[in-house]
Amino acid sequence: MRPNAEIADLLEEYADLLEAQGVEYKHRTYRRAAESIRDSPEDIAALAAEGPEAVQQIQDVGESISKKVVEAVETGVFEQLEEARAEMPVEMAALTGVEGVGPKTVGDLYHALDVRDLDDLENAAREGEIRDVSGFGEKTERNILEGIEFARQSQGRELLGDARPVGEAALDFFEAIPEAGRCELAGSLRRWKPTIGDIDVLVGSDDRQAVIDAFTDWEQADEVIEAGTDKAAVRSEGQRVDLRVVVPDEFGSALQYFTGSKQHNIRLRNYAIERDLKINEYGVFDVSQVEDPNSGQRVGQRVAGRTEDGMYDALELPFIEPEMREDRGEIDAAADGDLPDLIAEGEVRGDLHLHTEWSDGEYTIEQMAEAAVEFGHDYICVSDHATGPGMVGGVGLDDEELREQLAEIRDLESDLPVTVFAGVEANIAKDGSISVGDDLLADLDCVVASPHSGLEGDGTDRIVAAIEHPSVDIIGHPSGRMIHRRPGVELDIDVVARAAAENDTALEINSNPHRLDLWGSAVKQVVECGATIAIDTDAHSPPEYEYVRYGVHTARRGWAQADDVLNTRDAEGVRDFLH
DNA sequence: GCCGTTTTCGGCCCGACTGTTTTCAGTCG
Repeated sequence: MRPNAEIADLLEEYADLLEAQGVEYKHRTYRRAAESIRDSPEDIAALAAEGPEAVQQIQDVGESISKKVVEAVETGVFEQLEEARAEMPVEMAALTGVEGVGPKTVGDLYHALDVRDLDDLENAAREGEIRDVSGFGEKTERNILEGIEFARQSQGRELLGDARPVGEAALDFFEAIPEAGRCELAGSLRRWKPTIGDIDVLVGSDDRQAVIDAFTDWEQADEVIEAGTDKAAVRSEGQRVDLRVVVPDEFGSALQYFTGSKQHNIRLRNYAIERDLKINEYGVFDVSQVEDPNSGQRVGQRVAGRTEDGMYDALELPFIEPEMREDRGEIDAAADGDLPDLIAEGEVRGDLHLHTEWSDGEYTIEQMAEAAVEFGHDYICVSDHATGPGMVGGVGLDDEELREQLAEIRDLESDLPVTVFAGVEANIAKDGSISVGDDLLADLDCVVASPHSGLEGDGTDRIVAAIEHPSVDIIGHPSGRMIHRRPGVELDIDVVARAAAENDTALEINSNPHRLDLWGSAVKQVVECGATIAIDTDAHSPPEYEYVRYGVHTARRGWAQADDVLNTRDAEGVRDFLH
């Protein structure tokens, strides 16, 4: 975890404990300070090393909190937090992770029933003790029990690949409702973040009640969490789907607002204020003639709100694609007319990383080739695993078997419906060496090299060594991360990207939803260094070709244009690139 | 506890929703 996040977590825990003890106001300050530190580009450990005054540069951090931050950086905790923990020894993060349970509830249940952790909470609910606590009832007790179960199994965020299909099913459902006007996904799902907190759907309608009513009857809704006049939430396939219904006139502003990110919207709001405009979920308002722009949500002359395009237009900005709204300079780029023309779904013409039954795939070379044609690809690269570090259970092919496979591909070539490059996915050992003989590598059309084991610590030198190998064309899943399972090796992306640019080696965006490796911010650095990206699926079966869209949108999160991506070229263009 | 002034103390984002407490507190986004 980034040191900023660790410090922010401590301050938030302290804020929760203060609030649980009924302390007013102070906890809000700690929470604001925690957010500022979490979002600050400054390294909090470096600031702390300079002393409390340096830490106070950060918004909402004053004399008192800055001292606690310095102490926390040096010792891992601060005194007042330890005292608060001693006074109320509860597992705050775990308990507040349960839906509907906040700091006050934790405090109440600790005092009344000595609830300290999730097990205590579950027991108290099962024994029917919670309903007897003042302010609680049977309904709350039941909700807590259900919340515990969900918190335990889901650990928070869902994979993009799991959330997207549910979100799209919800979208299809709303589009078929006569009372529903425009429907869009919003939030991190619309920005295609690798993990999603909950699924946000926005609908514009003049008959909001009809849309809400239809939603709570949605056949894919397993449970209705809440339902009011403007919004509702259900659980579908274990995921929370949040619906918000707005009048058609405010659809564009609501869509802009609920798409986020929060940081993008904050920057956009300030950009508006500088121009005597006010932007919020209800529209863009000209407040140049208004004495107090903060006197209400809809004060001033409304100049936009019906469409999202119009929102940006009112600020004299071109439309900014949702994937770019992460406060990584997109508003400045838009103002300067420097927005990239992002790569689009459908521009990827082939897949350069996939597996067949020769290694751990389930289908033959012919079957994968035929499925590729059906999918719309012009070419594929058969890149079965080579034996070597990380390939257990005899999955990988040795050099002799790879020679056999190469011969078979050459043999089949003329009968196959697409261009098939003969390749391999070789392993990059801890010292950066490649697990396949150099002469064989030189004979293959396309060499993908990937890390599969020893995925700890800094991997920069290891990956750079592989990039510099004369036969390596693509670095597959460069970090080796698996989302929710392991972080992968640490990489200095700038160093890796510069080496890749110098050696004409492509860096992969592995489109598998469990990987998405590289990811948006890394892709942006790679593109800025002038290196080439390859968007591959690592498919082990035909349906996995579909993953490519997750790769394309990840590339868009990294501001990549079609020219930056190797496999937007035709087969001959790819062949020219390969070593 | 921090901020921003009204410059040394008053105010702190807010609207929607739920469940329970008949008038509101806690949670969430």
